[in-house]
Amino acid sequence: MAVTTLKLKQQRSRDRRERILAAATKLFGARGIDRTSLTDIASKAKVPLSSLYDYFADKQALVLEVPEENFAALYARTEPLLKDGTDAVEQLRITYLTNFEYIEENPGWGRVFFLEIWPSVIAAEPKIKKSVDRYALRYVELIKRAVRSGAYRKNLDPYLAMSLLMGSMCHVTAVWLLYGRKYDLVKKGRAVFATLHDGFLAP
Amino acid sequence: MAVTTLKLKQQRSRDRRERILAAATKLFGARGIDRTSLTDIASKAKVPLSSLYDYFADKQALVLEVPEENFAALYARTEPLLKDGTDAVEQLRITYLTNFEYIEENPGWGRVFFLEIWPSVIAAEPKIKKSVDRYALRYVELIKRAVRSGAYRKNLDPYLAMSLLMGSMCHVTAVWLLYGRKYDLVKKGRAVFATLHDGFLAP
DNA sequence: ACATTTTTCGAAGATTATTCGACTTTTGGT
DNA sequence: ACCAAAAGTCGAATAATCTTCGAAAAATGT
Repeated sequence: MAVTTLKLKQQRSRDRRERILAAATKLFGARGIDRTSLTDIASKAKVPLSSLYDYFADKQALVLEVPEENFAALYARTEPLLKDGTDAVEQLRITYLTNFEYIEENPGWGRVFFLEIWPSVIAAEPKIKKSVDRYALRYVELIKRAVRSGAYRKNLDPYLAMSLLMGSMCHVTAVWLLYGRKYDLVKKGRAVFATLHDGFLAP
Repeated sequence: MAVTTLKLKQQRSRDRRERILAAATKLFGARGIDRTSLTDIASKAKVPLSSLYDYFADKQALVLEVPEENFAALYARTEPLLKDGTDAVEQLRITYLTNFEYIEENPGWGRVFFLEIWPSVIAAEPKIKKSVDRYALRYVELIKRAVRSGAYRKNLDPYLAMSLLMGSMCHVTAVWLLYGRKYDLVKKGRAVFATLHDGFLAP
């Protein structure tokens, strides 16, 4: 039956769903979304093709689940590193670099997210947009705090600053992936942050 | 016959090829690559579907032609604005902002290029990579000159600086497009450049 | 006028996504 | 333990694309 009528009340069916999602995540990361067919995913997950539709509305729905999971993992990793007392700039730095670390450890996700989902038309999908906006907002808040504290200049547009941080991360990651990830991404991330930070500072 | 055996010796056939490319460019820009089928392109260009394969090896080949043309147009527009004498920073600024202007005037291209091709796995295609690398190199050269002239700090990595410029352009453009291009993109571009520039400056 | 080259396009093939509904399994009440 | 309802499964058919093939048509050169 269609996904809309399924309720996943049985453990076994929840497991199958997980298996499918795991297979999809792995294959998308390895070969890209377009070159991964549902037949591939089904066979890796060891379920018949038509069963995919018992858990996901269509291929795109499957694609959209991937970031969701990873954002949760990224938050879980970042949170404990942010101590309450620290100043906004330091928190911004930690948040930013932790993301680079996460990408370095999960290049498959990096590929799917930074090369195939964001930025791309898929990013307009409400589901993705919500995840991304929520993440971007954390940066905006930290930047605002840094401005209020006097560390960053008064006329710095927090949304613009966020764009610079996210855009640079995306570009640097894309290049790193396209060139066979030969160098230390986190180190690159530190240099990016340092340069942007200089541009943000109060005169 | 297949595209590899065709020689396009007759004017009429060159015209048809142009018509197909124009139709594809327009449709890709309006709806995105994935949601544009070859059937759509053929019918807009008023040629039978199978004729597309007389001029292009496959759908991807058609996609890859779009940036080629536009880079040429962008160069043609930028070149006359760069006077020999001007300092590197000013040339960098002009090159950067002209690109924003071009995007603002050709949002269809902006969409295809910044949301669907670069950054994306397609960017690994030799044809695209060559165009992009060539463009990126112009920035790298100008940044190197700015460092040599003492305007930018000695320890600024020109490739990193280029990544910041390109990545920010990509992100800002993506947001502009996804939010219905309601504001002045060039103005945004100026703010981006100013902030990055501050981060590049010699102490 | 004829042979050769170039170009066109209908029809068939291949791949992949998606739907449908009959069948099987599990669940919960008696 | 049995049964009816709910939940879950999957083979087979359909649909939408992309892609190939080769015979027919048009243009070109002699």
